[in-house]
Amino acid sequence: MVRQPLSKRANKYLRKFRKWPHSPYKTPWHHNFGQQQAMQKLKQATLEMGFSQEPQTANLPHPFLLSTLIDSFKAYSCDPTPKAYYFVIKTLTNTSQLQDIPALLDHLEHLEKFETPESVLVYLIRFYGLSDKVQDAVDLFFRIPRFRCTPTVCSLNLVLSLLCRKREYLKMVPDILLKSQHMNIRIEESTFRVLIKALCRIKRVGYAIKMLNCMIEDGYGLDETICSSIISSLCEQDDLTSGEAMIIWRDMRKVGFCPGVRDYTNMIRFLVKEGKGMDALDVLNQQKQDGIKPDVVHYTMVLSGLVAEGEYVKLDQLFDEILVFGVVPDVYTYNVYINGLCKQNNIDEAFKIVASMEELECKPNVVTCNTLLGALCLAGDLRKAREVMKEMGWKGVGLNLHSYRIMLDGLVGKGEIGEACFLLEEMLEKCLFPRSSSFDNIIFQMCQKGLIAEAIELTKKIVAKSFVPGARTWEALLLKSGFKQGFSETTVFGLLGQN
DNA sequence: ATAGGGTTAG
Repeated sequence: MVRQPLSKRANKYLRKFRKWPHSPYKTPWHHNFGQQQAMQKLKQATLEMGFSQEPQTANLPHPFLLSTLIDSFKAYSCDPTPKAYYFVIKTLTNTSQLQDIPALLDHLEHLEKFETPESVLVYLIRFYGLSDKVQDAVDLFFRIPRFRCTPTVCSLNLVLSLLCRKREYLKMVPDILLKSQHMNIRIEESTFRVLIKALCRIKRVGYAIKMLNCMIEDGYGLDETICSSIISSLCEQDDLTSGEAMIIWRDMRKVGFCPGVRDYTNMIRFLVKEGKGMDALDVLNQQKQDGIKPDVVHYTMVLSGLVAEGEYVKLDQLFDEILVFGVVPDVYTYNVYINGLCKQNNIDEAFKIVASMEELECKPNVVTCNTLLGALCLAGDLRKAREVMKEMGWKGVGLNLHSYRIMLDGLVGKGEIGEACFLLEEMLEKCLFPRSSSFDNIIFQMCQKGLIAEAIELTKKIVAKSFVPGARTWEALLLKSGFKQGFSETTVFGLLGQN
């Protein structure tokens, strides 16, 4: 590992690299010296008492650190510094000695004279908020002025962001905003940013958008990161429809939002997921106009959206465009396109694409094969489907659950019960279960053919694997076995008993 | 600078 030179890593607030020396005129040097000595004493005493700065190491009860603080400073006859309080507060929080904090705060409030730095209180507010003591955090926020400290937007933003972490606290936000006005805290753009991002995080996009509009009305400049947050959460929620999302997208662009790649990706993904392939295509075209070159992923998503909408002409155009623009399609892209061809029942063309994939050294995968298998089974071409399955074997494309289910349904659909049972055995060995409707279908067909004993055997086997057959299985078994005396009670109810 | 983002299945 290459280390950076110390000077580059250095924090300029560390004494060694401090830009400005402590101002000598405020405190006489000896007073300052005394305070430093007292601080040393405090730190030393803290260590000796077994406090450690490492969190969660102290579990013994400790003497009250506040007295140590006071004693240390008394010994050098000087006043405790804010720094000393900060040190004690940090020690207490790091060692989970929270019970001592209220007394310390009371002392700080009533017996000290100095202006408490906001950062000290901010530290404690954040600590409370993050350790699920939100009410304590809020109380401390309101109490800030009593520590002779003028709260700024920093504290406000912190409290707001803490409240926004959980829905249950969200209702406190308006009250805090109102009261903060009485505390003379000026709301800033950053406050809006905190609130909007928090709303986005908890997927209240509607409110986030309203707030964005307020910001715009109040004359704040458009913040791109806020827009991006809104777009991103817009795309994750399901309260707003894709139509509403499109309107919001358009309005944002109207007021000058320039989406980035991420925004385009999110938007396209959302539209495709909502079945709006043509809208996704629109957005893709905007992206090109904005000079952001779509990559394979963008194209692949839009292609799949077009397949879903059955827009095959657009599909072909876009697939051609990919090649023209020099974007290299990958398995995902080909799979989507092949799926499109299969949906059009153009299986021959699909196989041609597979062949060209192999020429281009883009190896077909399970998804490719499953797509072909599905199309072949649907077309009733079991011969070819079997071939594809065999090929998967030698090409090292492992069959997955879906491959088996597709093939099983293909066989059952064609009434190939013997072969279906054979495949089912193979599945059960691998602990891959059929869809229950497929199993029901097999049993139903077996019963139709009078293979009742076999049907019961198979049901037993699958029930033993704690698979629950559907109603149709039981119905088929009961109806058929009812013809043979005693079968229904002894066998079928026996099966039921196993579960 | 890099990874991850995207595909099939009634």
